[in-house]
Amino acid sequence: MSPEKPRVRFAPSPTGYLHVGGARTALFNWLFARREGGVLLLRIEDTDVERNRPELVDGILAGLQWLGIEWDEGPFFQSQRLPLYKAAAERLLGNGAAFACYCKAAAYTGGDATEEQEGEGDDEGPKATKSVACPCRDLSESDRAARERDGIPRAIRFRVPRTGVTRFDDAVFGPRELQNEEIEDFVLLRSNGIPTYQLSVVVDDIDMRITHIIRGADHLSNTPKQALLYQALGSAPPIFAHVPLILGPDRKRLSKRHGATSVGSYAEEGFLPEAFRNFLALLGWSPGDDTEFIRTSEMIERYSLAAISRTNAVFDRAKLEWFNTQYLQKTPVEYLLPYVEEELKRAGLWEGSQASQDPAWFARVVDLIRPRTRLLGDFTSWARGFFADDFGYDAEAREKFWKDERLPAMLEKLADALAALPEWNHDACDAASRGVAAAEGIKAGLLINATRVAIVGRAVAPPLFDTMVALGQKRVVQRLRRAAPLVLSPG
RNA sequence: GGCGCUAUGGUGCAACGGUUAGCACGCGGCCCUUUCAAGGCCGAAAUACGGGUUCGAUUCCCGUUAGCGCUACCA
Repeated sequence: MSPEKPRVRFAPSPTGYLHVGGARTALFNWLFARREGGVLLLRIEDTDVERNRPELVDGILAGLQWLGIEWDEGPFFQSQRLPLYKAAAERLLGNGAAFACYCKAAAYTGGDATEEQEGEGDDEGPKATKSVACPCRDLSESDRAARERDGIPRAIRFRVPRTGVTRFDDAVFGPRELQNEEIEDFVLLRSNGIPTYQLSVVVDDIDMRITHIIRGADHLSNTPKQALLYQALGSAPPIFAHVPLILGPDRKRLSKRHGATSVGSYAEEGFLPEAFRNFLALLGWSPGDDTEFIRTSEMIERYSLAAISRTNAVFDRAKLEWFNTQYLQKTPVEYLLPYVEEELKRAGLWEGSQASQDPAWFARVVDLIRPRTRLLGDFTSWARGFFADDFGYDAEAREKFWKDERLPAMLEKLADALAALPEWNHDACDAASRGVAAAEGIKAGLLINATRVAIVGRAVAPPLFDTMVALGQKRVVQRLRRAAPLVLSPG
């Protein structure tokens, strides 16, 4: 008689990509499962034939994997479990908890979805105050038989009690209750035989022995319906835990309008999964103190539903980037290498490169560059010169550091001096460069800054002499000679 | 419209009846400095409003306001 292990689930619909809100819900479920030694299962809620896009499932799974969220069971597909829901609906029909509805779908819902907002002045006419009762609720047996005989499509609706209140407990929001008269006789099984969310979610959560439902707070208002269903189906409800929503900067629910919302796009943009996960975990949850950086193991250790906040959180891109910057700098280089390698491959800079042939050099260079990176893409954008010879010269950098007319000659002289160096190291490069500047009577800074642009094409780069060492003598000399005649030329 | 939820600096979180209301991002300044970052230091910046309860409210209760959610044969 061991107490049952907690069982939780993440249940996305394949109507879009894995978005940040879903990702956070998945993360919270995962943290909870790991914390409690429970099981996380994945369920694809694809009962909406219209919007369902099966090809998106792989992307959702990939997004979870990228985040390091692994599930223990599934994925299960609701579209493959239709008979189960249908049977449940019939059962409820049989014991009177539900009734057959022959209304035309559109007619009952009060027309189409046009919801004009225009008209100034006072607000429109009255809408129903309480839930509308479906006329089919109390159809006589003979009327029902008649409609059945006429072949009128039949949906199955739940018979919501007219009086009383429905209660449930929420681990985040506390005890909730709602007057039953506020709840409409919601549809369980559509006339096409496909279940609605309310039915399938409850049937599955019962069947899969889910103990804790951790999901977005947008489901809070519908939970009473589900509580009613648990009751009608003869099952004890699980523990609910609704997590606040993630909003855009305008405090509207996060959506495509706000730019990138799929986790895949953040991966492509060059965010590290650890950074993203750290950021996400702290949106709506906190370990209780001022902890900002939190290792996953510690997250799991300190996770609790009670610590989830009740207020919607605004997704702050700047803070996400800050997290990424921090991880890019503080994480061991070895961890970064595969990501940078991937980045170089995508940019076509990997094959046959020094980076691919000399792992030690690759690690050193990545370590040299990373203090200035914010996204993985920085390794191939401004740091391109470290991995390829075909880089351009940044316009702003030229404008700022290539305007002195003595520079072309200076760079040539520096190339000569560097080429003659018997030893190639930081101090030698330093001495040679300053020597040239002194000999020519210009400030070292002038030459140093111009040289940086000449050998990597950017003003943003690691300290010059470290850069020279990394690039190697031959390359530096070549690049100086190549750049010298370009210094004063336009564009 | 109805019902519900929420309310600490611009943002994310702390403080769960008694603190000079704390931390972080962002922002401004200074330092460091061959660029740009990073880093260090300093600074501006909040308890939505109004009533209660209490010796004492950010914290508990009520109202207002605002935001969000639900109100589909979407999930």
